[in-house]
Amino acid sequence: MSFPEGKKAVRQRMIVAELGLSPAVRTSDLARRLGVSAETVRRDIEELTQRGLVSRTYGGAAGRQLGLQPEFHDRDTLAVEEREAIARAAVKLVKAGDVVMIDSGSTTARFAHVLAEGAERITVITNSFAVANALVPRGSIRVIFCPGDFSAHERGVYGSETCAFLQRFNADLAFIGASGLTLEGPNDVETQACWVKRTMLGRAERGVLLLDSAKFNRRHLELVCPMSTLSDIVTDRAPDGPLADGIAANNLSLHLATEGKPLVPAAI
Amino acid sequence: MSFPEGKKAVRQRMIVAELGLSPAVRTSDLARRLGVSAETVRRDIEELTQRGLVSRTYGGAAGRQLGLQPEFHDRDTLAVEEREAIARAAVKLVKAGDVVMIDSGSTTARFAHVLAEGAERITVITNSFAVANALVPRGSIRVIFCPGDFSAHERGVYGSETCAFLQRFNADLAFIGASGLTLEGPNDVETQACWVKRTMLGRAERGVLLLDSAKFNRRHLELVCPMSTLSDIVTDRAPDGPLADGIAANNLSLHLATEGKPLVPAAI
DNA sequence: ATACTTCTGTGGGATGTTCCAAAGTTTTTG
DNA sequence: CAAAAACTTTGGAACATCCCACAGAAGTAT
Repeated sequence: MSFPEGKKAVRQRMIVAELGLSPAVRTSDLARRLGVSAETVRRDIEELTQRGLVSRTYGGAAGRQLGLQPEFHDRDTLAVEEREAIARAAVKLVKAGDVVMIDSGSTTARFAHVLAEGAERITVITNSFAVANALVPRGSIRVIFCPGDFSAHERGVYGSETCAFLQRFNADLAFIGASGLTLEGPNDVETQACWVKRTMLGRAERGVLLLDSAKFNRRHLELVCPMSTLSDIVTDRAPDGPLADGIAANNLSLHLATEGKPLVPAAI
Repeated sequence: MSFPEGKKAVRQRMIVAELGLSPAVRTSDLARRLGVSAETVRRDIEELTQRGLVSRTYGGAAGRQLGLQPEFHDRDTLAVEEREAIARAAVKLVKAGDVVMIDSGSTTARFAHVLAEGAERITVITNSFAVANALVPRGSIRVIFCPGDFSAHERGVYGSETCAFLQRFNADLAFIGASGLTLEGPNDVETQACWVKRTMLGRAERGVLLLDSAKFNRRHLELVCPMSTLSDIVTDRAPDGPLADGIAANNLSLHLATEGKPLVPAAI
């Protein structure tokens, strides 16, 4: 819907899905089952390997460790460093016993992964498979998963079921991602995803935006919420110009990943 | 250190250790690095595969997927062929436009994967990550995911949220798996999982049990439901003795994977 | 409609893997 | 010590996979 999906994308998704069931697949098997030539499958596997989704083997492909693999539609796999740093900074906002809502997205998934290592006795409410999977290791974390229409796009659930479910809960913190951040506020490409973000922000005491600096001043389809709805922003580099002013004007705490301390403390 | 460990054991331990680092290894590489012939490595891999520690591939071995129970997985890996056949037979029960509920489990996940290839305009309601992921590829399938407490163990959601959600829907078919099948009915080891199965069966016109013949006459912690609650069983080999009588007595349709046709058609 | 890009199937030579059986090696056992 | 058992190597035939370049197909833009 949001963008056209060619036959290639479907095929590659099937390959990844297959690897979710068995630890390794064979090129010849895939070729037969997908109705394409072995050479095409080989090219697909090669491409998926480049993106880090699978690992090429002689005769086929093997799956990567679950939770560590990037999302299917990961645009910028290059920002891993930044995201890791952002995640580590964001975890400091969570204290024992908190109830946190976590949105879907590459950055928030990374955040969840870091959270799994350090947090104690927290409850996480999420709509993202990647987030839930990342939190698996720890027994002291309770994960409540939302209902909804499953979307291949972000490997999570969306829609009115999701929002209605979220409405029933109260959280201390909501961690959301975004495709861009302008003076008006965070924005995203997907309408369904925006609604989930809005709902989470509405049910949490503090709304925390996680995004890397490459997304500053990027404008996308839909505005998630006005800047004033947020309470914190965690990023890797301080914005400048009007964006910085906008953040300051709305009394948002700005947390920099490199420092780990807010540059602009929450006012009052 | 001074343990009487044969060279073979050390070698095999090394292979498993190596797979902890990279998702797949190559027979020829291992042979060179371990200073033995390729044939020996092949035998080692074969043996480790039998024990369920690794998974043999063409040209080497791949590591096992994390998140699946080791004890369970052992038996299941041997039944890959059977499960594939069962899945293909079970898909024939679904017609265009159907609403189906799918339980979590290895067999049902495989079923979902096959379903993704063939089915048109169907709606799937599930509580399993593996099932949802397997269905991703096709755009003409709507996947509704249940809410609930996320369980790392089965990679799915369970609990009262899950069951309450399921109660709201009506389905044409419910596909469930089980750990065992006795004269009384299907049974399973996990109480939470049993409740989900029961709820699904209660909301569907037809209840279909998917399980391989190795699970015949195996008794586990909890009975899911009496035999009479089911309407179909899909398996790879016809049961015999009292179990066969019990199935016939309750007028269940028995579908055999090898044939693809029911041996005992639904009576009346 | 044409030109362009991207994707996919085909063929053949090179290379790699599997399987099998027999012979050689090491370890265990009586 | 010698026989037996377990393990490993070797060699060759059969078979799969890989890679490459090229041509046909599908889709997109001009």
